Amino acid sequence: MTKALRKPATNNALNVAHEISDRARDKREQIMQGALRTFLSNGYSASMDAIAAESGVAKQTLYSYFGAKEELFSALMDRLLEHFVHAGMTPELRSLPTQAFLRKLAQITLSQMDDWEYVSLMRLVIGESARFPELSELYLSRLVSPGIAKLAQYIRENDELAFGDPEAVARIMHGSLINFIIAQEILGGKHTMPMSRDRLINSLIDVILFAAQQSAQSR
Amino acid sequence: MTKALRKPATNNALNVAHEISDRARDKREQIMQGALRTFLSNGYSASMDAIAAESGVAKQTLYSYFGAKEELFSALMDRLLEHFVHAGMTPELRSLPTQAFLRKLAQITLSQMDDWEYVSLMRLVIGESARFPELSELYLSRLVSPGIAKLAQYIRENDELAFGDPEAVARIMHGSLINFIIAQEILGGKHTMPMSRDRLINSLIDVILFAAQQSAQSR
DNA sequence: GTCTATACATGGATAGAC
DNA sequence: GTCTATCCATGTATAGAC
Repeated sequence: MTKALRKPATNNALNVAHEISDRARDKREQIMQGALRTFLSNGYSASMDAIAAESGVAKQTLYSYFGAKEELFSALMDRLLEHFVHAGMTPELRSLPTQAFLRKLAQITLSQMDDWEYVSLMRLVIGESARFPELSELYLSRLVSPGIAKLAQYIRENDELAFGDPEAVARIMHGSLINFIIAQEILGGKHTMPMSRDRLINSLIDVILFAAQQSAQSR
Repeated sequence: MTKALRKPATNNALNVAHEISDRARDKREQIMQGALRTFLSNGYSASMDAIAAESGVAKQTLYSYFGAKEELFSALMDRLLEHFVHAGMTPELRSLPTQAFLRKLAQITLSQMDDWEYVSLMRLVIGESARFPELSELYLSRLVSPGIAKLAQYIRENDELAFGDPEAVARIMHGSLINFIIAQEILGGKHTMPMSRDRLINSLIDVILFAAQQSAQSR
């Protein structure tokens, strides 16, 4: 009914094709959202029945849009990874004083990762890394590696951060943040070994800036 | 035959019971080793058939020793976690100069983690953290938390490492090492974004020691 | 106590009506 | 294109012979 209102009059072949295409996109989207929730909740072992139920379509419909479970999964992961590729360092961020920049960057990084979808994605990527090594590779090359590279470049170009091995320092910073999320959010450390984000960030910045000062001094 | 040689003469009830108990222990051990390999390779989704085959026993035998799959899994994980509880800081280690101590500690930590069983365990713990939160909790409380606590204590008691928040600094150090293993060994970063352990360790020690000097100076 | 054979449920994937 | 009903393999768990 509402459909007739949106698209009245002409019923030529082209319009029909277009309408079908629109519908197909909607259904496809509907499936992907349901499948995403199901996979992120239950891992790759989520059943196609469960996905169909969560998506609100029949199981056969899944197979008409995606040939097999693995294809659906891959398509989803591709899209999800793409979604989390962040804007990176905006010019305004880079123009901040060093300390403010590092704090802001750490906060942004933690905020992005402290999210149900992101945390579930990490669990899935790590948990299925034996079965889907390509997924791990994609995760590293799309999300981890660029983040480290940008941070390393920032360190390299910043005179206040005169480290001998910017790449390694970037890994240390990034790694301590990622592991904080893994421990606190994925493994439940927020309950069994709680620590506020700010405490971690403060110490991380202290350590990096102090080290940078000393490093500059000792040259 | 050899059994008769080891345990000759008397065949009273007690001896028989003992012999049975010995055998049972052996079978149990045999099952656990096969199950361990299978679970670590294939995750919790490993089938009982596969475990029976790998263990070299019939499926029913699994069920006579462990009531159900989940019990077998739990028993295994308990034992494996216990196995990896390391000696910790030996007195001779603590007597080293600060820099040598930190380097040695980092090397030991990475060496312990860079091991097929340990890596597989981490993947399993993280991957199944939604299904088995108790396993995550056990992992944190037995392996992670004590390691961080000991390192924090060392920092606190060492005059050369005058940090304001030893606990947070310990997390940063520990976290960057753990995440290095996750990225390089679990996610395949050793191929796609290679970096030697020594580079990471060197930079980590540089950063910590430089920061400590500066921190002491600025008091 | 251990094996073979089997029961029962669930998984992925497909056939056929509409 | 979408649904219902079904196929077939595999999974956990158990029964019964030895």
